Amino acid sequence: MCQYRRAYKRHTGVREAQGMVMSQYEHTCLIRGDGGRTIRAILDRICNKWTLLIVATLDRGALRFTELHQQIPGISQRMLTLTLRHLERDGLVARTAYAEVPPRVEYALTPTGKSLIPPALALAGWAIEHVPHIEASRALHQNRPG
Amino acid sequence: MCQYRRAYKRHTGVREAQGMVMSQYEHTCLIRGDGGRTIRAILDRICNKWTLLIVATLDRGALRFTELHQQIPGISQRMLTLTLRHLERDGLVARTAYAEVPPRVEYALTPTGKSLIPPALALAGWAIEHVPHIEASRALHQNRPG
DNA sequence: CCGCATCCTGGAGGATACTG
DNA sequence: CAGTATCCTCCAGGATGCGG
Repeated sequence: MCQYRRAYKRHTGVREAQGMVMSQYEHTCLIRGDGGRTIRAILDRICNKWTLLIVATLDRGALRFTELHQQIPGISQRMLTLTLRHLERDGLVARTAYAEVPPRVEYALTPTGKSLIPPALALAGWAIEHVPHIEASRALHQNRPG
Repeated sequence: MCQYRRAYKRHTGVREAQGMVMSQYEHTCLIRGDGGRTIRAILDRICNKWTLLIVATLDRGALRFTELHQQIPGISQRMLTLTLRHLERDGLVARTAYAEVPPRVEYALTPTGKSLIPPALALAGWAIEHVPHIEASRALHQNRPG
């Protein structure tokens, strides 16, 4: 984050010396930087149907495959497996297989995975505050299709 | 958010009177609540390819259609129009058409739209901090496909 | 300048059945 | 228990062309 802020300020060339707080204008560069590559990189990871749900569920502690399957209503085995594989590959979830009979596999968040929780909660908070208003607006616009 | 916190605490039945800070366990209920319907509602809105980019661009001030098109590299006219219509319907963006020749149309964020910026920045910050680590992990797992 | 209509493609994700 | 394999559907989103 800091590197990006510095890079941007170098680009614009001023203001650093004045000790100004970053303006909103500068802040949104975090989103718009690289033509959106940075924000897209994270959206690509979490914007599927299940990732955030799995991460939030694992935040309570390690869980086995079946426990996850039960605690996340509506997910198919296929998508649970797939999403867990992606999360594992990205280093957000650690998979531990115990050589037992019957087999036991536990999934747990890595520190990186845990670090995703706060921004996700920020988003969830925003949703809870504003989604009702959004759906009201949406309902209105259905009535006036022009 | 507060309603949901209260609702959850009512559900679990305790702790309110003890003045305890919400635990992480309780927090993630914001994400997992409704079997993920709440978080899904917002992901459905912002997790397309362009929404956040448009919102972040408009945060600097109202812009005309063509200006947006230029400032968001890679977006097609179709997707710009579509996404703007969605944002307008959801009450995140206000569209103002001036009856001039040639036509002039300006798009600006509504207060609701502006309120999306902070959580989006939280996410962007997370991305900038962790995406390098994620991509390193991803590269590793390519080498050991097992 | 601002956009809508149309056609087309890739990939996310569901359903179902099978396996070590 | 913890997956894999296969098939299928749906739609986001790109390309292109026309219209007020």
